[in-house]
Amino acid sequence: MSELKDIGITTRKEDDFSEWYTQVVTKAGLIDYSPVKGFIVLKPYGYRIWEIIKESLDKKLKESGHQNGFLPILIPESLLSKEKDHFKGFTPEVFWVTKAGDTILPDKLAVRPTSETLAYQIFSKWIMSYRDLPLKINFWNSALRAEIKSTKPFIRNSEFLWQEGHTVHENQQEAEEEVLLILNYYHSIIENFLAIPTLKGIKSEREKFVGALYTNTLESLMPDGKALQMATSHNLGQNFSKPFEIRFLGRDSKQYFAWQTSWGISWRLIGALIMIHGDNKGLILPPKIAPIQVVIVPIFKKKDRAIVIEESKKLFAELNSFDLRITVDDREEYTAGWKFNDWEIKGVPLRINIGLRDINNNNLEIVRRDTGEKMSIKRKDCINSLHVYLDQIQKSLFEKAKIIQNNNIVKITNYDEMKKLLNEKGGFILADWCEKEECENNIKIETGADIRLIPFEKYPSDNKCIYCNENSKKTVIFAKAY
RNA sequence: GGGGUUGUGGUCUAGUUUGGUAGGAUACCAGCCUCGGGCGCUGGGGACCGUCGGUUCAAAUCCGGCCAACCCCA
Repeated sequence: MSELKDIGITTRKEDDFSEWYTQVVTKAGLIDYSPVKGFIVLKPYGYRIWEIIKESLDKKLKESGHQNGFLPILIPESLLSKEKDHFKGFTPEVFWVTKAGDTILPDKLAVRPTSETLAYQIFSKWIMSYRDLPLKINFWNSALRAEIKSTKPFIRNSEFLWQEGHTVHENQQEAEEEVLLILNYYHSIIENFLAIPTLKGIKSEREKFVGALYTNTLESLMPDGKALQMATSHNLGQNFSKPFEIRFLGRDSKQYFAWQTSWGISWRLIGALIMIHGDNKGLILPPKIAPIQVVIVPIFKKKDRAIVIEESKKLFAELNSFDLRITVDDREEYTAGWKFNDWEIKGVPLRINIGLRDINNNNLEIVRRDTGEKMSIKRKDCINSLHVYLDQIQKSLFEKAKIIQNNNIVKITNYDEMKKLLNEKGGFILADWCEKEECENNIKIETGADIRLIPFEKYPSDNKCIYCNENSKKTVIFAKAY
């Protein structure tokens, strides 16, 4: 097998994780590189994964009264700088448009790093009274943040696809409910569709979204021991409504500043998907997110070609009437063996092998991508078996990932031990923290790890800050992060 | 932010030390074939050697700038 060097994945996940990731992303046909640093091209197969994520979230958002809109990509500097913390946080990575043709623009324009400021300037015009609230709008777009140094497809790019939701409410409680509702949507999609276990919590002051009151987050652990932020949902309080003057006439005929939220997920989720589930043969996609859930591969000698292709197409037509994403690989130019490998790199969860042998016996061979298991089934049981196996794969991918994540959440009470663990294998480190930013900063400097989240789940506290030994009531999760 | 590696048909690469205009594999196209794990055979097409400049009679090769990708560390 090792002489098949430059066709398949040539590095093992456990030997060189970074190199493995790069190979899977390109060889599975998800992306290509663009000529501009930090920008990637999403190929149809990769884009389809994003579409499926998008469709599943979009449905939930619409069901709960959110509407989609579209905002332009350019934001005047004066607007971007209106909320001071926000501006300071984003300005180092903003792309600026300074010319229109040969004309130098008198006021430079920011290419959106995120749309709060633009959206809220507009919202202030739309909102007059409590009758205009709540306003719940979502934007499926891209955001641009200059990544000068290190980039990684899906994980760190200068432009990324995402959605940003922005809501405006009458009171704080409604904003709080919104932020949690969305966090739960994200949680459900990530665990039930992407089959990635993820932890819910809140960000520390240091790590929260600049300009927010607080930031809720979902964090997952990658196989190399680093954390990846999967989603964020911010309660903005009145921090933006004041500078942007989003005021409304209340039910008591008095003027109030509105309460706001913003939230987003990005194509980073695709990066997580690859890292968590992939193996040394390539991608493994959970059925619910797979652009192709089942591939039919006809196997034939030339003289039998017509029969086998015809049977394959008949099978395809039958199965296609069910709610399945399915395709038949009738390409003549490749051998069956070649196709097996091809679909394995692409991570298609189930493959049906059909040859003359199977046709004569009224059988089909089903192969699971995640385990490699081959099963012979009766042709008439096909649709049932497919559903059963797809279900099993979806569950088993999640369970496997869950066990790994749980094994790597480690309670630590000794700082040296923490440093050692972070250095050797990483992981989620449960430790107590006194809530002083100084300790948080020092830990970051000395270990490279920061507080990924203050988990909603309560863990037993040992009442002493891991760094300064002073009183603590909070157990938080530290990790190195992407 | 600091350091390192790399760039040659679509892909992987030889050639660079010691300058003389590029060779292979794979992929592609045509035709055969016994297509159940990246088959085999015959023939064919495809290269501004990342880019810009310098040195030279002559540059993939030497020198410099730039662009891009990858890796490690903060």
